[in-house]
Amino acid sequence: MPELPEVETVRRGLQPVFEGSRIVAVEQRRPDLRFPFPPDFVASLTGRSVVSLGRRAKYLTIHLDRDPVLICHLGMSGSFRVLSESTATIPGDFHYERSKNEAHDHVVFHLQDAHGASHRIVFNDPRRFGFMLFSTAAALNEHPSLAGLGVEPTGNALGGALLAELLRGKRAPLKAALLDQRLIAGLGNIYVCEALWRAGLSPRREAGSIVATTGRTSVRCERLAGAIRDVIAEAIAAGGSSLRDHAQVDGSLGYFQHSFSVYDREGHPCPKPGCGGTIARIVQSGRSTFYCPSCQR
DNA sequence: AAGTGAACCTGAAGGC
DNA sequence: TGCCTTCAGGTTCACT
Repeated sequence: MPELPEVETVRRGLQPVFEGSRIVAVEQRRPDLRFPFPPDFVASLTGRSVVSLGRRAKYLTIHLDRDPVLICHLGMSGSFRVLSESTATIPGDFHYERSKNEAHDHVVFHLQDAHGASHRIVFNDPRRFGFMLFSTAAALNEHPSLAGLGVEPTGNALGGALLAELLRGKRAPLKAALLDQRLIAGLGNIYVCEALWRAGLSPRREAGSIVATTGRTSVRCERLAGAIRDVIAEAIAAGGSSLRDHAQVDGSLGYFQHSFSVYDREGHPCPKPGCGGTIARIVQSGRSTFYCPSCQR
């Protein structure tokens, strides 16, 4: 499910509930997800207070009043939802979103906030590609999951010059290079397809071919860097994309999926004014790519 | 060494 | 209805 905008949406949804709350209990309902839980998972979290929630690429980081830091990844189908006692009709009865299969509720955090109100945060993940691991605060950036991640596509860090540097000499298809988390961290299948369409660049093109050979910054790199920043910022503002099931933590849906130009739109007309092309689906490194063969060169 | 494909796992959707 | 195949927002590992 989740690329950077969805994970950021989750972070913003969980933040007001987690921050300043104490973890009074943790239910860990199975020994593993994609990886085994840390052996001291429950004991290390119980009784701790949550100081802040962070995000790096598609990883959520939960910072406590002392080590460890909890690193969470949602995989393809992971989601969090918040159940607050205050929204229940009966005290002690937590409002429960029953549309999801409870068999895949793998972790439940029981929280008490600064006002004494109780909350539960439930992690659900049918495919179990997600995971939760520990790090220390001091070595967080050297944790195997986070070390080696590339630049965030948010803010102004990613510009044409940096993108050119990252892609120079790369023989892989442009699509594959943009999915490489060591170069740009947080893009996934949807937003790569959308950014390439916005930039008018073919996903099949050799990545290094958009880098100017002379010293001048490539106009294609500038255009692509801008398209990436724009699509990510717009998607975050829209609360992410909700496909099959992905929801915000209160169960509501993001709405960026309504803004897709190419993703999952095979056979539809290209939305670029005057283009007249038809969106095609091809497979690159085992994954669907959607693009317009007419205006993406 | 960079690049490609399979593996991990479950559920939804479509064809017959 | 059921059975089969294909596909899904990601990462990692094994291979060329």
